[in-house]
Amino acid sequence: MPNDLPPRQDNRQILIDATLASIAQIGLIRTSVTEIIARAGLSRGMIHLHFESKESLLAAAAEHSYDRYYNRLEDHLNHSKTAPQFRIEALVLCDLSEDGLTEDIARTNHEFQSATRAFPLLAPFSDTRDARLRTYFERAFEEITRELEDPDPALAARDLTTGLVAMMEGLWVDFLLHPQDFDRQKAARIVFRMLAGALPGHFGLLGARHRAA
Amino acid sequence: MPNDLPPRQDNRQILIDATLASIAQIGLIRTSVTEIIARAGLSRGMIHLHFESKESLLAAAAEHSYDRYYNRLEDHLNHSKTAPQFRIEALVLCDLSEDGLTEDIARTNHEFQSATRAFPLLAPFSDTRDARLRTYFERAFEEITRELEDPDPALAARDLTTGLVAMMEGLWVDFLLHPQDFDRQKAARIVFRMLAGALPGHFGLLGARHRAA
DNA sequence: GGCCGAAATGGACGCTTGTCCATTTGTGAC
DNA sequence: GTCACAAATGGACAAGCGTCCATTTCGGCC
Repeated sequence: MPNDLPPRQDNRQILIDATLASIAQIGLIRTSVTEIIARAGLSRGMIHLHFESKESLLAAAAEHSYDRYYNRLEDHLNHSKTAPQFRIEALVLCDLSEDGLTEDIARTNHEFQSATRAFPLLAPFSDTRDARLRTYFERAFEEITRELEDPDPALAARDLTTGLVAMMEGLWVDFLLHPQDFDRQKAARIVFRMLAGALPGHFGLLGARHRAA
Repeated sequence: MPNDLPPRQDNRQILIDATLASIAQIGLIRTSVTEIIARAGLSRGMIHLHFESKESLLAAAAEHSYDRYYNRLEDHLNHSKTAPQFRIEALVLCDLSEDGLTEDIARTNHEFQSATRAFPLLAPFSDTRDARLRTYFERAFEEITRELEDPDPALAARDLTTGLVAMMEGLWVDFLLHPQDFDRQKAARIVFRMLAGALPGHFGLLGARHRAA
């Protein structure tokens, strides 16, 4: 009856968005099928029309979240300068930006991490900072450590990657638990303080440095 | 009272232990009252004899977990040397030790963080690395930065605390998501690498240093 | 041995859960 | 206009949920 056409595949995305909103606001435990379809404004049967089960809807929501994270990240990466320290800087700043880190994003990310045990289908998308992100960092760090007189540049690059990824993960948790106290600038300064300590030729307190030696 | 009495308080603890075991193994979402009493080997009514509700049992389990973390931590702290860098070292090593960081502990910690939204009673015990731990670190860092020619020693101490706590939190998540790949020694080395970069006079790659500079 | 009150039991309650399916609605082809 | 089929609906279902409470068990005291 309404002549504004109800597009077919759109309802799939509406369900995914409603699921993410519900998880962010009331948590995965309270996110029932009833809750999701109420938020989506659709009928109960829609979920099993577009998805095999509730779990597969959750997996699609996690995948959407995962893809959005990396799309944003790789977009920042492609617009950064090519020198390794600037690529690292771009990834860090994107990860802490107002677009990249919101309460909803931090919360859904954390919930999906927990839920992997109960919902195995989520596994491929529950670890936001997986090998894909680690590889970006590790390659960039290797380019830097190879030039230095480091006895084992590959090891140094791996350690720096693990430490940096852990710190970023921890800052997300910090933001999640104390969103009102969180300061993005301060968080970035803390990360660069650590990088400046490890690679003083390439990083300062404010971010990446042009080679100054 | 005889010390062998069929102890009122014992079944309370049995319920708490069963709850923690269930959360660690199958996740909070699948941890139902039926599941808990089956693991405890008790009857349904026991939960409401010892606790107001399921949520208050969860809160008691979170509190137990929280207390155990700090008991261990403060025990390590009391047995460490008093110089600030050694107190920091003791806290870090305890946090990453085989006793302090197990899969069960990491998982329950993570689940309680998520569950705060759905179960407000958990809030006081869901943030393991809260102001209490931060204060230990911040005081120690301040003792160090005050002696240095740092323009703002208090700020430096706060930044170092936030960065260190975030990194430890992130390492726990790393351990949780990839327990088979996790190496405690490597994790400690990564933390000390960062501390050595920031405070080279007090830390080396292997841990705290006696004042050498 | 008999009694009392606390400890413990487990069946039953009303609700909500995820899933299913018999219908209805809407669109494009002919 | 009519047909065919996909999209969408929402009521019904059994299973499982957290909670409650009438009943039974049991140790300590007279």
